[in-house]
This record gives sequence, C-alpha cells and structure tokens, in this order.
Amino acid sequence: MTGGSVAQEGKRKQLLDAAVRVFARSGYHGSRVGDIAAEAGVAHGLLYHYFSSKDEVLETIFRENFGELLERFRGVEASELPAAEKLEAIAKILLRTWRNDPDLVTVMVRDVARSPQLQAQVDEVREAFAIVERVIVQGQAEGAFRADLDARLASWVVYGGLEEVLTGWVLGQLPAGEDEVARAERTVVELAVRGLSV
Amino acid sequence: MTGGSVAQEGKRKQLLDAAVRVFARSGYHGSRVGDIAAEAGVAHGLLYHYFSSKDEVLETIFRENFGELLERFRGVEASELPAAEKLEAIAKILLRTWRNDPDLVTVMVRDVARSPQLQAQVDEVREAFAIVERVIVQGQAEGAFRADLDARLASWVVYGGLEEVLTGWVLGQLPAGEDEVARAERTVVELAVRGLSV
Amino acid sequence: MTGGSVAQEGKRKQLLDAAVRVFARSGYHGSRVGDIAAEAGVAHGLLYHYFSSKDEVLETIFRENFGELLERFRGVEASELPAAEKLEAIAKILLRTWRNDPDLVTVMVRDVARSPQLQAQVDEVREAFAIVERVIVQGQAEGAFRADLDARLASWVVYGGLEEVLTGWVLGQLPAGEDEVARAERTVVELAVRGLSV
Amino acid sequence: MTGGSVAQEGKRKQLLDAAVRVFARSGYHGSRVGDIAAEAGVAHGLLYHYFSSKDEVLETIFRENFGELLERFRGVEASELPAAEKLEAIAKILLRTWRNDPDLVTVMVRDVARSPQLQAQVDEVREAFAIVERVIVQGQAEGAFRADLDARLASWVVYGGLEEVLTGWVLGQLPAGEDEVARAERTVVELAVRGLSV
DNA sequence: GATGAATGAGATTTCATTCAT
DNA sequence: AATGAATGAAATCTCATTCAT
Repeated sequence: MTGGSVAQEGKRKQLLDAAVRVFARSGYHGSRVGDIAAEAGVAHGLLYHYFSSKDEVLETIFRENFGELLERFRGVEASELPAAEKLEAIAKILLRTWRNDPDLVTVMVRDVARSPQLQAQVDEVREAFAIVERVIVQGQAEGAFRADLDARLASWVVYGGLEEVLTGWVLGQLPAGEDEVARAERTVVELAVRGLSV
Repeated sequence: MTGGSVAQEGKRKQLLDAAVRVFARSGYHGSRVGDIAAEAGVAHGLLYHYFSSKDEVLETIFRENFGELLERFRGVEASELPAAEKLEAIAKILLRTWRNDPDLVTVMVRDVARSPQLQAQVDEVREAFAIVERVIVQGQAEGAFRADLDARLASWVVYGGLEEVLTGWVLGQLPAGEDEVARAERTVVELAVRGLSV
Repeated sequence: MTGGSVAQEGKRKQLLDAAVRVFARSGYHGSRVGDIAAEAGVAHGLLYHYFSSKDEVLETIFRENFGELLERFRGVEASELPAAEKLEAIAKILLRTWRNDPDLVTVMVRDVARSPQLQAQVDEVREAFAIVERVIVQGQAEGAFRADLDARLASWVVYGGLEEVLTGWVLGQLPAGEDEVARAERTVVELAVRGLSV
Repeated sequence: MTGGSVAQEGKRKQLLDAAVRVFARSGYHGSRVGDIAAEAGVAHGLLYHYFSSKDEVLETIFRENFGELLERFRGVEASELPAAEKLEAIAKILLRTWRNDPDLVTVMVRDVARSPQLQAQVDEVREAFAIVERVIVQGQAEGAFRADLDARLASWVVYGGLEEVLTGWVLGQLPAGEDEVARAERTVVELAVRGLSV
C-alpha cells in the first residue's frame, strides 16, 4: 500500500500549492526554488522531478487553474442567455472564483497576466477575451448593444475593469469582504451593460 | 563647447532614456545593468553615480514620468468642465501617452506594475485613482451620474478599462495605429460615461 | 565507499584548510573566494553552502582554532601548578602553535588581529588575557610575584611579548627553526617570570 | 600672496589628517578614497594630486610619523645613559608620543605595523627593533643585563609588550587616562628591566 | 590647484539546475 | 521518489584611478 490518492499526487500538489503561496508573497522573481521547496516541506531537488524548471511551475499554475475558468466561460457562452446576462455570469465567475483563493489571484494578476513569454498562456487568455468579445457581438446582433462600438476594444475595456477590481483586492486597496464582492459584481455589470446598451 | 542638446541634457537623462528602451525590449529582469549602459553609450559604473541600484532606475523612471501625468490629471480636475468631459480628458491624456512614448508605456504597464513594492508608486497611483473617483463623485453631485454606484469601485473599473487597452497595445494584441487610438478614446469614454450616466 | 580520510572529513574542512593556506599566502584582502575554492578543489559556490560570506570563513577559522587554544589555557589554569609554571605552560602552548601550523598562526596574527570587529574574537581573546591575569594574581597571592605591579597591565605586557615573537616568525624576521622556538620559550618565560618575581 | 604656510601645505596636511581619522575609524581596507576626501572637505580627485595612490597615503602617514619617533630613539641610544635608563626612555617615548594622537596609534598598530608590503616601513621598524636590541646588548656588556638571554629575541618581547599596551588603549580595553599611562610606563619598564637584570 | 564625472577591472554573491546516493 | 551537496554561469555593485574642464 502506497497510501491514498492524496499521498499519490501528494508532493506534486504540495509543491504547486506552496509555489502559489510563495509567488503571492514574494513575486515570481523574488522567489527562489528553495523557498518553494521549504514551504512545501520537501527537498528542493524534488521540484525537478515534477517540473522541468522554475518557469514550468508558474506555467503549470496558470494552465491548471486558468483552464478551469475558461471551461466555465465556454459554458456560459454556449448557454441560451441573452448577452447582458452572459456578461453578468462571466463577471461573477471571474470575481467569485478568484475570491476563493486570493494567493492564486495575486499570482495570476501580478506574475502571469503580463508575461509575454508563455505562449500557451497567451493563447488561453486570448480565448477568454475572445469569448467576451463574441458575447458583445451577440448583443449587438440581438439589437441590445450599440452596434457602433468596436466589440474587440469593448471586450478589453470590460475585462480590464474586472481585472482591476481583482487587483484592488490583491493589493488590499479595495475592501474585499463578502458584501463588497457582491457590490463589485453589480457595479461592474451595471457599468458594462449600461455602457454597452442601446 | 559642450556639443548638442543630447550632451546638454547630460548622461543621467541618457541613462534613463536608455533604460526605458532596454526595459521595454527585454523586461526589467531580462535587462542587465551593462545593457543599459551600453545603450546609453557610457560605462556601467556611471549608472551608479546617478542611481543607487538598478531598482532605483526603474523607480526613477516611474516617478519622473507618472508624476508628470499626475500633474495633468490635477489640471483637469481643477478645471471648470462637467464631470463627463473631465473623464474624457483624463482618458485622452492616458491613452495618448502610448503614441507619445510606447516604450515608456510598455515599461510602466509591464515592469512597474509588477514591481515588488515601490511605495512611491503605490502612493502616486493611488492619487490618480482618487482623482478619477472625485470626478465621479462630482458627476453624481451634478446629477449627471447615477448616485447608486459606488464611486470608489467605479473609479477602479474605469481606470482598469483604460489600462487594459494600453496593455493590449503593449502586448501587440490590439491594433495600435493612429486611428485605433482615436477610436479607443471614444469607445472607453462612451462606455464609461454612458455606464455611469443617469 | 567514500574514499580516504580527506573525503571523510568533508568539503567544509577542505575549504577551511584551503582558506588558511590561501589567506596565509596572500592575506585576507588579497585572496579571492575563487582562490580558496580552487585551492580546495571545489566550485566556489560551494563555499556559500557552508559559510554565509568570505568574512564568515575568517571568523570560523578564528573561532574553531582559538577556541581550542583557549580550552588548553583553561586546563592549565585549572591545574595545581604554581603560577610561574602555569605561565610557562601557557607560553609553550602559544609558541608551539607556530611549528604546528605556521599558516594558521600567520592568518591569526596578520589577518584576524587586524580584522574590523569580530565580536567573537574580542570576547575570546579577552578571555585568554583574563586567564593570564588570574595566573599573575595567583602568583601575587602565593607571594611569588610582586604585589605592587598591576596584574591586568602585566598580563597585557606578557601576552604582547608572546604575540610579538609569533609575529617575528610570521614576518620572517626572527629565525623560526626548532631550536629557536625552544630558545624563545625560555627567553620569554625567563623575562616574564623574573620580571614579575619578588 | 598665496597665504601663510598653513594654507601653503593646507590641503595636503588636511588630507593626511583626515586619512588618519578615517583609517582609525574604519581600517585601511574599510576606508574609501572618497571618505578621506570628504573628511578633509575636498574633492577626491585632489588626493591624487598629492599622492599617487591610496596606498601611498598610508605609507606617508607611516613615514612622516614613525621617522620622528625613530629620531628620538636614536637620540636616546646616542646618550650616555646606562642601558636600563635607555630602555625606560624608549618606553616613555613610545607610550607618551602616541598618547598624543590616539587615532594615529590606532592606524599604526592596526593597519601599518603588520603590513609586510611597505618595504620602507619594514626597514624603519626593523631599525627601531635594532635600537632596542643594541641597548640590551649594551646592558649585557655593562654586566647589568643577563648575558644568557638572546638580545634579539628579548628586544622583540620588550617591544611587543609595549605595543600590546598601546593596542589595549586603542581597543578601549585598558584604561587610558593620564595616571594609567604613567603606571603603564612603570609596569613595562619594571618588568623588562628586572626581567633582563642579572 | 581643484573638481567630480567618467571609467572599467574585478570581486562577491546568488541561485537555478544537476546528480550521486 | 527523495535528498541536498555540488556546480558554475551570470549579475550587481564597488571603488581606485583618470582626466577634461
């Protein structure tokens, strides 16, 4: 017996979780491989058993977490909801999912989001933007959203608004309690939907 | 005789300008002090005559340039314009920095924003947000903007929308020609103002 | 199988021994970390696995070796010998370190003694002086040594005489063969004991 | 008119005095050329107008000060005094002269005395030792000092005793008031003379 | 004489990565 | 799988010295 499934994938998961905490605390460049291993309670050589480099750890964090988010975005897009409600659903997913794990949000916003290096990442983030864009186009086709606004650009503006709120929470500069999160959802959605509406 | 205006401005300016170009090209962590000096055409030791560390170079770039931006924001706030037009003016100032100095915007968006904890940065950016927030409050007082939206939160959303557009340009994922910049101004302003309006 | 005793003792010991040789040859400031590593036959990075800095290497050399000396001084103090013989024993211990490990003595005399402010050093050397002082006081109590001399001061003078002889050997300005060492013992002890005697 | 003699040699003297203070405070290797210039209140480039290197500054400090001391030792040696009194005179010169300038003593004892590099220095210090040695030989010839002790070795022991007392004062570990200095003179002389006496 | 900007060799230290055990 | 000693490329920073003004 080699233990249950937790032990099976144990060390790899421990390392990944530790990396999120360490990156959140010190930033990617400010974190050493040894810090991650120490936080995970293993020898640092072990990290190279599971990952080929420090870089791949960050990439893995991104891939395994952003992919899930993307899946849910796709679900929203595929649904029968009107555009405005799809936008609302997306906003809620983004703001709520990440509230579950502030450290992960910190890493995503600070370290991953603007690294132009990771190609897989760029592709996946691009897809998230594309979904928002298509929802806006849908709204324009339905006659609910103004057709004279560039949907592409609008998707960036909306996404940026969402991300900045997350950043505000991450930096501790916006109140991030339960109520505030609910209010933030309304505010962003109201702003976006009314801004886009005919 | 001390040569042309470049020499006039001095090596400090040359180093700062070179640093912006080098950071824009390779990122802060991907740039070596020697690269900056080489780009400036001076010995690397000279950098330490003017700055105490590589880090201080980045901080100086931020401080000297964001400070200027902030000055202009303050000018807008102090003007007699209605809130919507103030918002428009701020958006224009911010977005036009891109065409003005793309390298600088790249560094600001990619490197400064992710930098560990430049306290000066936090303070000054906070002030920029505060200006937007006060303009929104003014609009609410004038009855032009909806009073039921949290001005604080709204300011983050608006600012985030603007910053994300800059990011799109920096990452080469949004078209960034003259026309597109003009269109982006309109789009963001329309979205924000109509989103905020009664 | 892990090889002979050199390998047994480990790289840390190798580095420390190499440092003594290198410091003796070129002086602390004239030696580079890379020289020590090369002399030890390891990569220079390894030095930082065992010590936090070049400085700590010197401090460790001092601590681990002077500590041993001090132990032996304490043994002498604790013995039942009359004061004059204790002084003689201490002188022999100190002077014989030269033939035992000339490089070590060189480093101690030339580099440690001039080092900025190794606090450990100050404390331990102080203790060595204190032992000599207590032995003198004992001699005064026994009526063998003159009571009108300040024991504290006398301990410095005696210790200084010993150290200067070591310095003469280190600088190559006093002959340092087997015979000369034996003669030096007698000379210093004669001088000190007769000088102190009633 | 270019001012009086003080102004004439003004800056050079200022630099030398400043160097003594700075070296005393931080040690030779811990002091930067810029520190010396700052302490002297001049630009650091000026140091190179008067001295060819940082090293030459230290050498100059030694030469200009130790030479004076040596002159006085020579005077004592040339006098008609008996050996014991010559020894006493030398001890007084050493302990008193240096008490006039604690910083200078600090530098001499800590930075100069054990640098095997400066050849001029080695020669002059050697001469000082030689004087003490010849005085001891004289005492032996006069029948006052024991002939069975090695005069060379004895001179080092005596000189070392003196230097160590200076070191104790420099390090602040021996009380260094007016009275203590007088007592130290007696102690050292008593020890040495009685130790050497028949 | 005097200044201080400019130079650049050189040194310490860091840390991702490898690998023998 | 797991460890952590060992490696060594690479980077920042220091500072004595030079030199144009």
